[in-house]
Amino acid sequence: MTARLPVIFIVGPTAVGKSAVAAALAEKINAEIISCDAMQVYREAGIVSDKPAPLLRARVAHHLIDVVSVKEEFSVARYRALAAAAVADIHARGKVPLITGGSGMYMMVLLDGIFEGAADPVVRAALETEDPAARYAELMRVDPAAAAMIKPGDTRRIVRALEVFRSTGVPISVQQKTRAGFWGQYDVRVFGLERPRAELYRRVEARVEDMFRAGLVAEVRFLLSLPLSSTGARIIGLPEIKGVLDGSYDVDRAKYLIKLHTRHYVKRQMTWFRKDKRVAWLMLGPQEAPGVTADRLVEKLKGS
RNA sequence: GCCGAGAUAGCUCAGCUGGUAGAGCGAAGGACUGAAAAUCCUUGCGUCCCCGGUUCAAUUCCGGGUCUCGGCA
Repeated sequence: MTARLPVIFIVGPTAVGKSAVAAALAEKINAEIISCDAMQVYREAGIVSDKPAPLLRARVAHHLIDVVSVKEEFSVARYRALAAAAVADIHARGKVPLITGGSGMYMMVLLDGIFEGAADPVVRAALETEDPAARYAELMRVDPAAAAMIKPGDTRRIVRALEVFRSTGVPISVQQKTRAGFWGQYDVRVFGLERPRAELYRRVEARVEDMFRAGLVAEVRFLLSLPLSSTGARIIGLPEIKGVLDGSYDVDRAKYLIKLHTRHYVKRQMTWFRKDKRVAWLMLGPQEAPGVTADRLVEKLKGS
């Protein structure tokens, strides 16, 4: 019986301290890091996407950071293909893939796979101009199972479900049943890092302040000058600072909004990760050094 | 000091002519299969500033008090 190859995940909310812990762990177990982040893939986005510090990236190999331009559309499917290739590559070199990040859907797609139903921009664009009520009625007619799962107000998912049905003739709820990911294929361990909510929020606010000091406004001014893709334009910080640049409000207002939207994001991240029972949680101490956390993880890895 | 306005949910405020109150924001919880740092759903008993009066009944009317804001001094 051949042992399955290892794949380790470190997930958790923004600002919990994942990057430093992952780098410390990678050095202890001969691993390379694969980013699990929907925005750090964009090469022009530096400060806004809060990428791992240059020092960390010099110490440990990081994959799936800076892989596309903000001018390009990106997607989970594309992420999954790139990540799967990176995992195979790292294994081939005898090292351990350490997947680290806070994008819940990206994690899920790696663990459990995704169904084969490519996006169809033409069908999608057509759907977006249609009447919302008629759209939902159509979904209830062609795919009642999906309609039961999707709220009438959730335009995004309704459009996607109909897009899949119209372009393939098969309901999305049927197609979604066929998928497979790393879970079962590799020896997967998933660790979640957490901190008390209040402490997490304080760290978020401090980090936003740091980002402004590091030149966030100038960077965003540059990004906004580019023909951004619809996905690249979603980074928290872009719309908020755009309001400053076009004179709608001042920098303090932008800071407030970025902090607020990041806190909301943290909350959604926690909702996502908490529901996945495969995640083994570690509560971090207020002053706990990354190396200490990494040692705790090494112990847990032995205990499997 | 005088005149005026106001004091209602963590914040900003709604509450026709009396029957113990509701929105937005925030906050908390949840969903999530090719846009996901996105998109969406759920949750509001709070001394209606205090004291007294009128009334079957007052957040709502009357009197007094306290505080806040604006104007005049």
